[in-house]
Amino acid sequence: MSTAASTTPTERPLRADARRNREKIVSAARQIVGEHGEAAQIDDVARLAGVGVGTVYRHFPNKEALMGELVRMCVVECTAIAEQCASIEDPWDAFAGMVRSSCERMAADAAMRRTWQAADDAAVAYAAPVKAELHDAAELLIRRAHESGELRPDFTVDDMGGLMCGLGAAIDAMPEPDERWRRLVEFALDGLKPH
Amino acid sequence: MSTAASTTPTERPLRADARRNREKIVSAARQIVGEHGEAAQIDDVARLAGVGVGTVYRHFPNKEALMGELVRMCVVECTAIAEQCASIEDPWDAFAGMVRSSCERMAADAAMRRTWQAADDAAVAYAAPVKAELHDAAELLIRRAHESGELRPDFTVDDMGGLMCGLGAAIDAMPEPDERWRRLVEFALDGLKPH
Amino acid sequence: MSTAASTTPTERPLRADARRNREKIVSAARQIVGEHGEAAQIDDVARLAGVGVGTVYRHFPNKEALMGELVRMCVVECTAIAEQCASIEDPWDAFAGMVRSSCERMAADAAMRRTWQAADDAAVAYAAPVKAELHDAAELLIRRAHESGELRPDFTVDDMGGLMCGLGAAIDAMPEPDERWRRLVEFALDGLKPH
Amino acid sequence: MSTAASTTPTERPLRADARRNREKIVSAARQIVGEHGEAAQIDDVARLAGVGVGTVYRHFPNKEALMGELVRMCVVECTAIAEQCASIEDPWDAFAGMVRSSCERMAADAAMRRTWQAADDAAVAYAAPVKAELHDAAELLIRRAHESGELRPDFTVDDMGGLMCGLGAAIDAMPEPDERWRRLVEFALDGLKPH
DNA sequence: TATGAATGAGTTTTCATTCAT
DNA sequence: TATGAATGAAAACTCATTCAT
Repeated sequence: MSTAASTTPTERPLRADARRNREKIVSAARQIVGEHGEAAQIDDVARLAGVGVGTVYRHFPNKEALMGELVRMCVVECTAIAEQCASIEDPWDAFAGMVRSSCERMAADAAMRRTWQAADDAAVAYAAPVKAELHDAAELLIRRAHESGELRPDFTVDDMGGLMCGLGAAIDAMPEPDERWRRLVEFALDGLKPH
Repeated sequence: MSTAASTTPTERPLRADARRNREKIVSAARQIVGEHGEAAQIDDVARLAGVGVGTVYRHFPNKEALMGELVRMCVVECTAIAEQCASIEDPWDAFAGMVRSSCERMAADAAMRRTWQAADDAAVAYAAPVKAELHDAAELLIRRAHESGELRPDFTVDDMGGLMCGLGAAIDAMPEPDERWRRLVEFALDGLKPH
Repeated sequence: MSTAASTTPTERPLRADARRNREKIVSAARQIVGEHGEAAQIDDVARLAGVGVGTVYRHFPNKEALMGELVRMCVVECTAIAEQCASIEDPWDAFAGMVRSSCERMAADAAMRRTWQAADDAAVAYAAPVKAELHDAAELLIRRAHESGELRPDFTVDDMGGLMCGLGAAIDAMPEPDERWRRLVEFALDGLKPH
Repeated sequence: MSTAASTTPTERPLRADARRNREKIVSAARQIVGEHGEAAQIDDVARLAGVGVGTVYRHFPNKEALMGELVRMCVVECTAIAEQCASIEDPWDAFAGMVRSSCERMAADAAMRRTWQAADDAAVAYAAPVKAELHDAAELLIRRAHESGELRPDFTVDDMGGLMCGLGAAIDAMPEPDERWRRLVEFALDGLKPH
């Protein structure tokens, strides 16, 4: 149980107010990206965060870096979901739980769905380190589900990206009510069982 | 019952060279959108089409209208696919054929996947009329598949948009080889069978 | 006596109005740089030229390119001066005439003095081709003056850049009246005679 | 008639650490201006000095004042050079020594050459008091050289600024090797002898 | 007091759209 | 009519200066 800050160990700790600002900026960016996708503007992020543009640029050297941080956070959240689901006893329930909870998050948070589209290669590269963790966490659940025979053996970790992107886009395209996208997720899960 | 121009009834027929220009523009736009998505620029479209920007604006009042035309063409192509598949005897094969062929098109043509993302509401609205036709064509296949008991009864035409968007995004996210996204499409189809 | 446009042979001829605008832009830039040196702003150039900023950027991809064009023009003007002086009979008078006329130009036109300071490496590189011509023209005059024994043999073409930069800076630093910098130029020329 | 602090009479003596900071800042500024000229940034100066920006602003009310201080130091150094040369017996050697040593300093220290360009009117005005001293020191050497008949009588103190600016710019423009600018300086000195 | 985070006016640059040729 | 030059509002980014810690 290390003391703290295991997420970004290389940076020296920011002053309390600076950290608060950084959080406000990221949070504002999530909202703006959720609303406007790629068309998100730094000025809007700054205004919503209640800081000057310069402050945004003090924390992130350019737009890409800010987008990259959003991608990183999405990946981190997904990883957390996967790790939580690892504690579920039944292997299939654990795997399905990861998929369902991730979709739940994407449905609740437009930024979670749209960040991927808004992010270009540089932004994605920025998140590469944490992606490895997500990969491992997902792989664990997938292996267990494979071993219990409840997940088709020809579905691999490398298919997870496509699956989640697809579900995200589907959710984004589904008009209300919730009930509809939930149904689609279940169809997808059914398709991942053997046979 | 005039035969001609049922798709765009308000326009009088264009002169041959004007039609050729229009086609060059649309074709160029597909390529540019396929490459750059939302970031596609009118100047690039004009250059690739070999015409001046002014000519683009002669055919389309603004960028949205051009994007809308791309959306319309995608919808028209999907409709054509659905109508071709209507001639397939087996109800499930007909439905699955529509899904598979559409995915094939999306895999082969980046514009087909990305147009939806690049298009805003106005562009989508522009394609509303032809969407009705696609809706009908798809509904027919879905009804037949329902009646033959090979498609889950709780999958409806209204789910088709989400399904295809999802598959498009998944294909876009899947790195090579082709074999991978094809597998994912089969998983999805499996999930649409009863049980 | 070739038809025209011998200065920029690679570019296809611009439309008459476009060329006029280009000239207005360059001319405005000279004035602005003459007044503000490195602090010159594109907006000011556009305003003075009576065109929109976009027009400036249509003719020059960025600020450096515009500065580079100014450098190029300065070099071209100097070359013209050198070539005119080549027709002067007396070798020393020809060389001294080049120096005097160039200084006259620098005194009359602040842009001529300040462009060099405002230009960074990229801008200077842009003018490299025409520099070669200036080098040759100056070399000719210097050789003749060497041969006639009126120019110290240890002054070479490679010293010309330093000499003219120095004289430009001196002129820039000399307060009125003209008579003063003229005297300094004569001192410098005296220093270039043997002994 | 207090002896101390005749250079900056209005300031009360700084605490030792404050003076050290001030010196670190000025020294850093010289280096940064030497490298970047007008484009020098306060943040870079602060970083190089190892202090916060706020500390820079505690010592200098704004950028101009800092630049002014650099100008002042240049002038002070030149004055010191002139005063040292006053002890040289031969009048011409004294005058030429001042020019040569000043050029040596400019060649060795980019800040010494570039400060003038980077400084605007306000910065120059800041150094006005010490300029008077330099004027006097130079005038003395010039008068002696005039009287001995070794310096052209039409070269006056008021030409010194132009001369040194010119030589500084020339040195700045001369590529290696040293030998080259030294030669140019000798040419200039030759030009200042009678006839 | 020293620090460096925050500020925001001011720059450069882009690009959909208009309009003279 | 087709062209592509011109437009300028809008976006990204900078940096001297202020101010909370």
